Amino acid sequence: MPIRVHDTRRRIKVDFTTLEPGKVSMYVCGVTVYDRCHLGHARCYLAFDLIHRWLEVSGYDVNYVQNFTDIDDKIIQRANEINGDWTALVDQNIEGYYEDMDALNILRADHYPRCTEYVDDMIRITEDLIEKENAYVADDGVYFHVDSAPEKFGQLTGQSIEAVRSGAGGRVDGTGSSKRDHKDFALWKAAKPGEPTWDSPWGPGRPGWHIECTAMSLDYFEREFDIHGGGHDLRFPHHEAEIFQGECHTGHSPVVHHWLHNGFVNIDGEKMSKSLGNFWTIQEILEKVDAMVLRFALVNAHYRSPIDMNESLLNDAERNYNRLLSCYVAALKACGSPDPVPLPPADITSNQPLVKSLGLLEKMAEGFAKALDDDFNSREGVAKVLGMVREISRGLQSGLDEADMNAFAHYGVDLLEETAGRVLGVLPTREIALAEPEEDPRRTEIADQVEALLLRRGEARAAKDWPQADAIRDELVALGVVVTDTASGPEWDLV
RNA sequence: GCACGGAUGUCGGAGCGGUUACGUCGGGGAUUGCAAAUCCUCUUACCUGGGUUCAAAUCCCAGUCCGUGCUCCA
Repeated sequence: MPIRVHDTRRRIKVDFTTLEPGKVSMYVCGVTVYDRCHLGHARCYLAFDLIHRWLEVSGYDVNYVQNFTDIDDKIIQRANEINGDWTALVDQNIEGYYEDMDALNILRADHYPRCTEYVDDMIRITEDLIEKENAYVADDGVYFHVDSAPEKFGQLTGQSIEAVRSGAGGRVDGTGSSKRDHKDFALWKAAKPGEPTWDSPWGPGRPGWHIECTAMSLDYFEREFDIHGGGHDLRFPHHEAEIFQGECHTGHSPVVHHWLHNGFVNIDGEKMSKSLGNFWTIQEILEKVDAMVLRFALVNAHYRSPIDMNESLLNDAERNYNRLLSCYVAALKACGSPDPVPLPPADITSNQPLVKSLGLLEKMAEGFAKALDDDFNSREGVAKVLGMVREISRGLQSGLDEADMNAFAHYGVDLLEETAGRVLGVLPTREIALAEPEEDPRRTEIADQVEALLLRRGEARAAKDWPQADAIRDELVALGVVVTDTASGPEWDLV
């Protein structure tokens, strides 16, 4: 079955095709590195990480390019607020970007070009656009003339030129810009005092934002490529500007074969923004929430839907993630010998519990693949994984004989690693999953005391002296210890 | 105003022509002295009005309400 993707330009799901069989060229707009990444960035790069992973698992060799915008008004402004050293600011935030993305288990792209390394290309493309009469030189820079290719307008947002003219009419005056028409956008900005500049045929200045992505994507992929991704907000004007630039420059249409856009993150029903004060950086949120739980929460939504981040969503995610994790750990521990006996053939209609269970699991695995094939529906994928978790947990408790249990556990581990691990990226490594929790000094400190209390509680329980047993448990609670009675005796942990 | 997307059980949120989404909440049960954890199970919902169909939450038409974009933004 082919992979289906929702293409913003065509506004429908289409069969995913590639220019070259078995290979995918993918460009995703990266961050402007004037600050640390926020939750919205996490959502975006996680969405494309998932797409990246699923395409690879489906047998494609993905060439994934994601840029850093390392020169921009905000960077200059932020640098001026500190000490004016914009290169240091940029380097520091790029480092922070990798740190945040690594924490979220986001696989690295193949290439991370920086805009400032491509200024020559941007100048070359701008010259070409001037030559082709799609762009013109004005007092304060070079502009793309949108009316030179009106048929390309509104391809991602469906808006007509007339509508935008009337809608935005009042807002473009008084900017001091010398562009001919308010729809036109800057390809090159003439230098302003105190700003970093590059030399160009139009004097010193710096590139416009839109031309950066065109220059970098075309450098890697020449004249056309398979996937262009980014946040929903980039459709207009940024991505439409790229269509103008790329298609006029290459004379080729389309340059981008599939436009993919991820949905936004809202906080408690409101748009996340600095002015509303509900703005979370990844660093901040990871102080409160485990990175894997955050990843689980984000992956438990379709990449195109808006997501409302709130406490209950995170609580749900934490609960479900823990369920997945304890099932995985239980299955790992049940894997005795490394060479499991062969399992009976799966059959969902069988009366034999093991055979039927394998049938159910097989069906869920198929459903998982089907969900991901259908526009990377990771939410449906998570639902299938949770179904597997239930079935595997049940199987592990079903009293199979040792050989079957071992084989079933291996099967379960493989299944979870393939789906929750390799595709969704929400499973820790085996080593980490099985590692004993690090000895908390607090735990060691009170261990003897707790053991003594547990011994007394055990005696009380044996004597069926429940009030006494509960009183001792209350004492333990006061110490910050929670007790869980299991078949093999009580276990305790710090709250 | 224009454009794009939504409207599903207590709630969050899949599905998008016939089949259990999943989770949360609530009810019952197994296990447990009780609790926790785990497992089983029940409640069976699809904005309004028309239409197409043997069959519609799912397709078509009309309407209502909501979100987002049109300005730097993932």
